[in-house]
Amino acid sequence: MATAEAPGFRPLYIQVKDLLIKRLVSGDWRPGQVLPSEIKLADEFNVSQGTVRKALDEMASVNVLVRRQGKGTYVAAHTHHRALFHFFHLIGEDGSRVLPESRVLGTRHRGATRKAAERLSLAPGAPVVIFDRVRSLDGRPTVFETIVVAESMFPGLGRPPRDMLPNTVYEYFEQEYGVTIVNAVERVRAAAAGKREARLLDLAPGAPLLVIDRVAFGLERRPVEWRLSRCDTSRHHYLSEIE
Amino acid sequence: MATAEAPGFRPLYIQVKDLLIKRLVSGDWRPGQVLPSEIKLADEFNVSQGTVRKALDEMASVNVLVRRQGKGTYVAAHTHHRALFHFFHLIGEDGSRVLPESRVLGTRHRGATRKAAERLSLAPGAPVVIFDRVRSLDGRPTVFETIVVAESMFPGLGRPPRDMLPNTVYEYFEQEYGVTIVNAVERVRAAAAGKREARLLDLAPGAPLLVIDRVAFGLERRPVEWRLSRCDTSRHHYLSEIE
DNA sequence: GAGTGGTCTAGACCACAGC
DNA sequence: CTGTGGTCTAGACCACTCG
Repeated sequence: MATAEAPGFRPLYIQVKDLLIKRLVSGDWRPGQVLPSEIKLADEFNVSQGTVRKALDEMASVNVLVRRQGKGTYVAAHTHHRALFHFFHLIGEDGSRVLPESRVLGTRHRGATRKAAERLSLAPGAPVVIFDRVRSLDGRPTVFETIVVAESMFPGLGRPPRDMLPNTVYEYFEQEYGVTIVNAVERVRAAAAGKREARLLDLAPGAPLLVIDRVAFGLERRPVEWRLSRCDTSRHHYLSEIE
Repeated sequence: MATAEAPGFRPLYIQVKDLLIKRLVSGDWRPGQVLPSEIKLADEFNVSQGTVRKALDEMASVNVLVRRQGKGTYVAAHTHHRALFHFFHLIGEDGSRVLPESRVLGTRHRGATRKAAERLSLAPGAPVVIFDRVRSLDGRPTVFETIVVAESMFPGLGRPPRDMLPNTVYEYFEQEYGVTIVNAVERVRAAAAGKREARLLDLAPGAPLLVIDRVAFGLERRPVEWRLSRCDTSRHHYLSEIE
C-alpha cells in the first residue's frame, strides 16, 4: 500500500474502504459477524490505525457497518428494526411505526417489461420474478405491492422450495442469496385507485392512493429490486426526513 | 476548556461544536461568511486542530457549514441551489429539477389553530402569519401551498413593506430575519382535491393530490415553519432518497 | 484485567486556491 | 509563495464490555 498515483489521487482510507467492501461483497464477512479489530486491520493493510478508522467510520455512516464501543465492528444485518426504521416509511397519525403483515397473492416468472428493464438496468425481456402482495396494518389491507427482481440475481426464487416470500424481503435476500440492500430511491405520487387496487384495499374505485416507485440498490450500488407500492394513506402517512 | 465532568462526559469536540453553534445563532458569523481557520479556532478554544476539525466536519455533514479545500470553512447559506436540491422534492419524469414560479394569493394574520400550534410548538391562539400561494411548473399551476409561521419569530412579516413573499422563502427568512432552516420533516399522503384546490390547480374535483405536511426546523432545532403543499403529481413526482 | 472502539494531541506532508 | 482544508502517522489516554 502507501502508493499514490499521478492521475486520480485516491486517499489511502478510500483504498482501504474499497478493499473492505470487496471483501464484504465476496462474502468473507457475513452480516452480523464481527470484523477484525482496527489494529489488526491496520497491520494487515500496512496503514495506521487512524486510516483504518476513517474507512470504517465512513462505512458505518452509510449503515454498511455497525460499530460498538468495547465490542467491535460488525457487518450490518437487515433486521426487523432496520426494515422498520430505514425502509418502511408508512407510519400512523400518532407517529407509531408498525411493520405490516404480508399476504402474497401470486408469483410470476416473465420477461422484463421495458420499464422493469430500465429500473433494474436489465435488457428488455431478461427473466424476472414478480411478486404481488397485500400488506395489512392494524388488520386492514393498506398496501398493494408489486416486487420485481432479476432471476439471474436470485436463482430459484419464486419456485419450490423457495416459492414463498417472507415479510421482510431484504433480510431474506441477505440470508438466502448474500445480497445486501444498502440504499434506495423512491418516487412518490398520488393516483386514483383502479378496480383491482380498490378491491384489494377495500376502497372505492377512484380513491386517492399514494404510489411509491422504489428502486433498491446493493453494496456495489447496482439496482437489485424494483417495487411498486400503492398505499391507502387515509390512516397512515409517508414520512420523509430532510436534513 | 479541557475539563471533563463526572456525570455526562461530553467529548471536547462536542463542546466546541456547541460553542460554534451558539456563535452562529447569535449572528457572530452570517451565512456565506468565512469562519476563522482551524488553527485559529484551535488556539482560541485551547484544543488541538484535530478536535476543531472533528467539530467542523460534523457541522458540515449536516449542511450547517460548507468546507472548501484551499479556501476555508463557510457558513452555509440558503441559495436557489440548496432550495432546489435539499428542500424541493418535486421533479419531472425525466429527473429534471426546476424551482417553480410562485404567485401569492393572500396573506392573513390569525391566531394559531390547534393543529398549527401543535406543529409549531406554540400556544393555541398565538399570533401567526399565513400565506397561500400557487406554484407553477412549466407554466402550469402544480402546487397549492399554505405557509404558517409564528409572528413572534418574524415581526412585521406579511405587512407593508414586507407584505410580499419571495419565491425562495428560506433564503428570505435567513437574510431578513437571521433565521436559518437546517432540516425538515415531511408527512406525505394522497387525498382527493377539494373544490378550491381543483379550481386553483386546474383539475377536476376529486382528482388525486399529493399532500405534503412539512415542519421546518432552525439551527436550534426548534420548529420555524409549517407548510401544507397540495401537489398535482400527474406530471411530476416526489423524490425520496433512502440510505 | 484485557481488548475494543472513542477521544485528543502533535506534527508532517499533500492538494487546492489565489495572490 | 502562502494559507487553507485534507490526509496520514504515532502515541497516549478514556469509556465500554466481558470474562
